[in-house]
Amino acid sequence: MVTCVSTGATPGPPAGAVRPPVIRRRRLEPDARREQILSVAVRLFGERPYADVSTTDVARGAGVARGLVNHYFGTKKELYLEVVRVMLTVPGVALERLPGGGVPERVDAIVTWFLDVVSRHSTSWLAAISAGGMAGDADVDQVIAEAVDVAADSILAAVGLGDRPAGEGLRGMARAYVGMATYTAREWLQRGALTREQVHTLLAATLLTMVEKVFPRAA
Amino acid sequence: MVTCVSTGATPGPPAGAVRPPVIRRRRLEPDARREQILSVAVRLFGERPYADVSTTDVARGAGVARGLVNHYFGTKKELYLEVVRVMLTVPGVALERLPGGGVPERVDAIVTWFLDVVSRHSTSWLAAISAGGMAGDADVDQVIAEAVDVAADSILAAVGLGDRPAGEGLRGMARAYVGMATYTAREWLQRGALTREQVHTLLAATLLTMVEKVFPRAA
DNA sequence: GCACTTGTTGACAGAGCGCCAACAGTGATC
DNA sequence: GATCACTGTTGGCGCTCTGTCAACAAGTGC
Repeated sequence: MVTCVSTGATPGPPAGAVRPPVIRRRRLEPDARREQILSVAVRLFGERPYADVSTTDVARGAGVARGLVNHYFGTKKELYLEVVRVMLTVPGVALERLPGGGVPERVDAIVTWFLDVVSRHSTSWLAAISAGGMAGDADVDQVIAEAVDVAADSILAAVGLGDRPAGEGLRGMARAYVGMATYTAREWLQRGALTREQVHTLLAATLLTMVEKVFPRAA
Repeated sequence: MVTCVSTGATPGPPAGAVRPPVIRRRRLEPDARREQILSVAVRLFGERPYADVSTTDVARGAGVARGLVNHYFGTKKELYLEVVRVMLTVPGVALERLPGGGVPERVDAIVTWFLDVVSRHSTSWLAAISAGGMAGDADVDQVIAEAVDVAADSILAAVGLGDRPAGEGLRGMARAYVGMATYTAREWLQRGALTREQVHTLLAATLLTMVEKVFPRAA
């Protein structure tokens, strides 16, 4: 049996030592403090996988006691869920105006929009979509699934299938396409195996095929 | 400062208590013991994500001291790497004979083979391919990437593009297709949003498009 | 200046992991 | 069959990390 006892060693500065610059604790509005901690967490979880980022790292980055992180976010996993939501929501700015023209033109437009958004937020978006080391966890999976749902609905809307409530088969296929789009983006942005032109060709041709030949059989 | 000291409390059975059935420790051949621990780990990591499986769980499942797990596999992560390798290799039985016929027939054959293999090992394969909670870790990612590489090469070979060494662009596109295939399989096996027929249609039509219209532009 | 609110801190207790010296099966040798 | 050496196996130590909580102190109102 192992028992842990506290020794009286006060961790303060040794007597006579040069007094360190007294960092007086500052009170912030709860929203401001929460936002500050969250931004640090977004940066760290974007750089390293989940297990390699400790709550101590986040607290130190924010210049704050570790307990405060738990005070605002509960557990480390809940903090990470917030981080993933932020990372996946920022790029989620809906494409403002649906492109006009025929199906091929609209397919081309949405692929261009997707590649623009992804390349602009590549690091954080890729870290989040690959779940930064927590894929398999039910809660994290659900947050990712919701983001994929949004993207899938955007695609269905852009190709002109979003007006009527899509059936489960149609949405499942759209989600599968989003999955391929993310994989393809990783081949481009992380691995460098594909050029943007190649990615564009692949995603546009595939989506066109799905719209014309596969989706009609999902009804 | 916190110091941990050991009390003299021997964790043995209380004096006079009913003597528990003496489980005499058994010596196994290193290979046998390693295999036994690994099989338990495969089962547990297939059921729960990485963080929810402790080395204590693995050791208990194998009826063994926890230290023995470290003795055979080093760290928990190395054990997990072995588990992922097993999960991804089992389904990797190469499709024995390349199908004949034209491109559409061969595409159909390889999609059928893929769906057969995946559905047979669905739980463990899906747990591994979604990285069971460690995606983002460099080592785990590499193991998964190798498995995806194998699958991508199999596909290129099956559609008749595997004879000459494929360029990086072609292989990147094939890997992206494998990514979509895994996503689609999850929609089918985990989420139940798609039927096998729908998955088959989607994957076959998409692959055919890629072979005929996209791959030629990757040279 | 004083009291009250509440943002903030530091320590505690528990769990999990890597490591290692000691223990004990198992087969070889006399 | 007794003894010995080899090595598979165990149990515990020290460390890190996490969640919780009582106490502290920075602002604010009176």
